[in-house]
Amino acid sequence: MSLATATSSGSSKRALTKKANRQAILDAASKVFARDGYEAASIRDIIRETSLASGTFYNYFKSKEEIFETIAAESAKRFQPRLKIVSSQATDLDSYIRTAFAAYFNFLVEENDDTITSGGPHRAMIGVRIDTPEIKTISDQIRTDIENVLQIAGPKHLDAGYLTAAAIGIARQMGDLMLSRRPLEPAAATDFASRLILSGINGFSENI
Amino acid sequence: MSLATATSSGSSKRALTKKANRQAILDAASKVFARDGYEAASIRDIIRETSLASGTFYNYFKSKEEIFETIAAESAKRFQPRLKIVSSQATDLDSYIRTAFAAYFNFLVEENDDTITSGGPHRAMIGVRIDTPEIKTISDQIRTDIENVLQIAGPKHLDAGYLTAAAIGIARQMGDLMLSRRPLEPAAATDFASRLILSGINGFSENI
DNA sequence: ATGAAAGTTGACGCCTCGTCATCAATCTGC
DNA sequence: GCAGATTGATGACGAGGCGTCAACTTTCAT
Repeated sequence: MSLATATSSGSSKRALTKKANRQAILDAASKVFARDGYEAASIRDIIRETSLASGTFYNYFKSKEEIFETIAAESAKRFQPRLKIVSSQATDLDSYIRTAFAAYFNFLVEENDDTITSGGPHRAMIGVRIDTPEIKTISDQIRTDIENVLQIAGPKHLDAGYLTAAAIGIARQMGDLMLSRRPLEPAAATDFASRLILSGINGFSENI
Repeated sequence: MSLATATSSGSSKRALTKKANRQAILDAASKVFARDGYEAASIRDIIRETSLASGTFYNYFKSKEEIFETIAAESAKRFQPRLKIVSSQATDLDSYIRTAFAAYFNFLVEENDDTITSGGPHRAMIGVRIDTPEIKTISDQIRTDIENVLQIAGPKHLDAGYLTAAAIGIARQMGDLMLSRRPLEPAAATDFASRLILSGINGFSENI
């Protein structure tokens, strides 16, 4: 077996079990976080959902925070390619904003509908807000995209940092609201958010 | 002593100590939350910052979550009168949006500058997001204000729920960013957010 | 002054935390 | 296909947080 294979994934019995255990712990964690909320969930609760011993958890993750961030990072990683497509295909500001919001709201619906359907009473009053490298990457990606697209098509003296923050804030808050409404209408949310932001940006070019 | 006096606040020795103890616990909690973050803080950490015994905490609050919500609710209660003033003084959409954002960003700066100045390295990666009745009240207040002001001056078919969510999302996300920049410039943030939202709303009236 | 009421205290049983010595399974070289 | 080496699972352990409660102290009302 080559060194490269050994370090990357490996297909020996040992490596297989390792991968399976890691995944079992991740699955259990997703389940428990969804059921009990981040705050109430304990590492013991998570490990109890598997057939492993408590100590084994620490072979894979060093804390509840770390496993949560891992889950969040994986979610972000699933989103990233979509944003990449948006970024590469968009020809102007309008199409970028519109498809980016669409990507996000549709992603939200897809990622959450099973949790929502099967999920319990969602008793967690205190939510979480994480800053994984992946999320930072996405945020940076959006800002860079916005900067690029603004240079081509937008008004000059416009704080790209604030604009990115505004767009992300709109997406987050409107996303929560959209998920709480029935039926789920990502298209309507996309339309609203896009028009708001696009008209908003245009307002800056009129009187500098 | 009348029944009314006894039930409301009272100025007996006992009632005084009670009030002082409650406040001491609240102060200690604010300190510990600011120093260690919500997650890392324990009830014992809080009570250790006072001269009281651990059991006493539970005479006043039933959990870490409850005392945190109490603190958040008090903060919201400090903000509410400002919003009330904004709401009563605003004559049109423009002035409402502008002064509301100004109120929020200035409030943020005032509430956070001592914490930021004296506060430690802010190690909490996972933030909190609470939904106290007071915060719900403020949110509802904003939506109602927006609905009212839209009825007078705005385009008709506009989802006030989404618009409120967008405004709050912008305020939250831009607020975080503003607090991370030096110097603190609530005025610049206010200007940016107001122009964005106002132009954004105007966009809806142009082509329904 | 005295009994009742309110409030404080800290020890208690239970639980989770992260660690670590021990053990079992797998791999490697022959 | 065996033996020694390695990897990783296990669960008991000490430390410490949780919420409770009987005992105690302070204040109140008469």
